[in-house]
Amino acid sequence: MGRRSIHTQEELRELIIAATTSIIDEAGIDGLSAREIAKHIGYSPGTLYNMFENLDDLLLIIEARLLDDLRQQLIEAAQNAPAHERLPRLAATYFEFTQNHPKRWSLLIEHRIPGNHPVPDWYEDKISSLLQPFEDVLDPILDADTSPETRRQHARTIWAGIHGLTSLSTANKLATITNHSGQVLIDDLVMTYLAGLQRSTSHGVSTAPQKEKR
Amino acid sequence: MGRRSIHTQEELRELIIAATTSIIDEAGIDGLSAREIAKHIGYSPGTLYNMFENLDDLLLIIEARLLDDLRQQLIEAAQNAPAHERLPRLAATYFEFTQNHPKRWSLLIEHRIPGNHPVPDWYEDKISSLLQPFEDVLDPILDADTSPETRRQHARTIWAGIHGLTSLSTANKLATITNHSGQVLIDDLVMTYLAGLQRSTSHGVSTAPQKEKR
DNA sequence: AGTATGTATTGAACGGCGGCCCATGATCGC
DNA sequence: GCGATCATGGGCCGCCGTTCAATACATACT
Repeated sequence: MGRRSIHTQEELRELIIAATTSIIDEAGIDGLSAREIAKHIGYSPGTLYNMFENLDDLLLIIEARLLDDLRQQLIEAAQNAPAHERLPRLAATYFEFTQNHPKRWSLLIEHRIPGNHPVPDWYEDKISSLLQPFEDVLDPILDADTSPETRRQHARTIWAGIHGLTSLSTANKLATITNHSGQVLIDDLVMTYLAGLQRSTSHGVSTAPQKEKR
Repeated sequence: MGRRSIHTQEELRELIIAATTSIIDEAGIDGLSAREIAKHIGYSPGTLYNMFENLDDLLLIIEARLLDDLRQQLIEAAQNAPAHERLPRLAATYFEFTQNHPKRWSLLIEHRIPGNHPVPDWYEDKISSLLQPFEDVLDPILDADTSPETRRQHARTIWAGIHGLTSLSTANKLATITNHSGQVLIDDLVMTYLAGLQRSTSHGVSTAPQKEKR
């Protein structure tokens, strides 16, 4: 066949991305193949290679969208929560998000580009921009004289901690953590870490008297 | 060919396990195949299937050994540290261990048994026995009236948090975390969480005055 | 030493998968 | 009609896990 003009290039691109996403969500990456995608959209395998370099290219784009979605939800969650509940909400949102798209989330974590070529720059940017909401929310909690590096460090720590809980319940082989118990642990982690932060900022460099936050 | 009697069954088994381990450590699971293992040990592919059900079976055994090793190192680390430093040492040991065997560690996390059959019981036991050292070390830190469930919960939380940091630096695609900075973050996580625990145990159910640990 | 018996090992073969390419032909805008 | 463009889909090549009849060896027995 030749040109169909049923879909524009742009529509076709989106069609491919949507089909791939749904295959992954259902069957995981092991259920994915060029032929399978083609079957889903009613085109032939060759078509994929008119729109994307190769499958890894396509996967990267899907991962990027997932990261964008997550970031968006984090930002919204933080905005819609009262100040003193922002960090817990952020954590819960992160956890829920990964629970809602477990297969795609696993892809994001586990997908490696063959020949250990580095990931594109824009991808790394998206990763590290996940950190921003945590920094923003952590900011008003910390003492004013906390150094920027220390702020970032705390943000990373808590981000990584949350990430650990999510990945333990997503990776079904270590799943001693269920969806419900995950929420509890997330809360434990965040609240206790926060308590620790407030304790050390009151005991540390600053000699100011302890400020109770409530 | 027929029987060689160069290696006993047991030796052959170990040979296979060793070869597989080294292939994974070098090339990751993508570099692994029955033929590749056979080449390494100078036997034919068929031989593998005299000793193991299939490749997944073999992989599970390798994962089990990794878990055993880690558990052993955790226990030793805890024993050789002064009481008030046990938790940080535990965390650092966990982190170092995964850094020392990144590919094999990733295998452990990412390997799924096809047809989503469940993992054998002994495997789950090994996973959850990783929690034990953390519980043991956390125990003397917590208030005496902390319930057993709460203890386990805290142990899980901190375990998962540490796990998150390790997996962020092992999964090279999110690697905003280097080996060095990982150590720093691990310390941050553990120390702050601990501080938080002590704060809440002093402020919570118990009305005992704050106990400074130094 | 020779034969028989059982077994450990073989490795070719099966059936299937996969990514990716490209000569061909269909369909478009003009 | 005519060239440009887009989609095709069969085919190339390579990989994989796994099997099993055949075989070469070790052992036991005569």
